Amino acid sequence: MPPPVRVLLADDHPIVRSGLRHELDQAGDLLVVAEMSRVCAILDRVRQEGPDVAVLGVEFPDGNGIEACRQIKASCPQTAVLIFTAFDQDTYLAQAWAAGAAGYLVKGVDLDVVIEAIRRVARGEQTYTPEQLRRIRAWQERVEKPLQSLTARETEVLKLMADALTNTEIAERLHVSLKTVETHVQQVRRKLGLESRRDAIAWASHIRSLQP
Amino acid sequence: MPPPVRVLLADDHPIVRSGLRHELDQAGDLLVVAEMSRVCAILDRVRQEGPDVAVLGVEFPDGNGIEACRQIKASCPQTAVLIFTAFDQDTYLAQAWAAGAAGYLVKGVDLDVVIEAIRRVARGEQTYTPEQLRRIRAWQERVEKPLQSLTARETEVLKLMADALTNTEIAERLHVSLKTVETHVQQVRRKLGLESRRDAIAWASHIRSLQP
DNA sequence: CAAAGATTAGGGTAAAACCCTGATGACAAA
DNA sequence: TTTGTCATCAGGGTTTTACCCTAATCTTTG
Repeated sequence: MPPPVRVLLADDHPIVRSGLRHELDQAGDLLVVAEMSRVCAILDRVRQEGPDVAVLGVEFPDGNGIEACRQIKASCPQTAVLIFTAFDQDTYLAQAWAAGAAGYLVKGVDLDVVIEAIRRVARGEQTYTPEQLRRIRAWQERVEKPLQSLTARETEVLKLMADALTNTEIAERLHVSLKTVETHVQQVRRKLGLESRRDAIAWASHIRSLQP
Repeated sequence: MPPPVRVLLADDHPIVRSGLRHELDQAGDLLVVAEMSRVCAILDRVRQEGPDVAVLGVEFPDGNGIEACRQIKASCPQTAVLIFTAFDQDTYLAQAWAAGAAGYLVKGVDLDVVIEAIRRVARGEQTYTPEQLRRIRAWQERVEKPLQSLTARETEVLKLMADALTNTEIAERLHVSLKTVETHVQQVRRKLGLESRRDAIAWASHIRSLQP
């Protein structure tokens, strides 16, 4: 009998941890070696336990599981990370991929899919579906590239636009003239290929990477 | 030994159903009599099984658990409904209360709280915390009352404003003149006590009851 | 029928967004 | 050093949008 796959679980919902714990127990070849409800504890425990797989949620009260994934891959690359979340959003999916996660599972999937995904990432495989890979590529093309084409100042202005500030208010906030802000706004619209300020706001508002 | 509390579970995440099933099994006095992943099946099963308690999520792919609660209370009032959701939002909390739910639990709470809440609602008690009741009253005062003061047309216009349409576009959509729309917008702002169109949009956007 | 309120609309002003051009300064390649 | 590129800044002028007022219909209800 091969040694069991050592798994770390992190989710802010006790009921999800309970479900995962029971299902992993029942699988036989999977062993839960650590369990936590907050991101701040994840990195330390990964270093302590050196699990084969870390199953992480995304939105925690005290932080973000994808950021935790990035840290894990930086300091314990031998631990595979599987993102397991309720949020089926391209932003998170693409970010998880970029952070080195071996897979991204939505909580709506069946439990045998979760179990099998843990086994696969423990073997060093990835579990992204072709559809997910397509979505990641499309996101990079449609959002990340255009976003990188913006200058620091333009991104700053776009964030303030997304907060529904007028150009006048943005100008006050940044201590520059109204005309300057108008120029930045026009540049943002041009670079993103958007017709109106309104479209720019809509574009920005579903880009979670802009929020912080 | 008293007869067990008969419980129906509905949640779109298999992992949550699994966790609840195991925890209820372990409690001893709680019996899961039905389990489902979609709202459309809830009402039929409640009628069939006549459970003591229905534990419902809120956002399902095919509908809304709070709406299901309303239907249950209309046709099987003896079944207590406990909302169990990840969304800790005043809109949902107040809607659940209005729909006759006996309690509103956020998924972040400890499992013993969930178990005890099921026992309590089975005995006919409510599980709203004083803080939750305060939030419900504040919501009614701050949102529901002002919203009810709007006419049908004004609510319609507010929805379109929240979709970031300009007054001109709203006028086209409703086949009325720009001037008419401007009047409605002004009325909305007056009734809600808001300074600007922008504030009205912000007000509307976090009112989930306006979205559909 | 009379009063109240909902829906419609127009006139006029202020503000915001949007188009163009252009100056300055930093930095890197020729 | 010079020259080209680009980020940042800014103004002139136009169009669009929002906002203020008043007021005519139409519906509903006491």
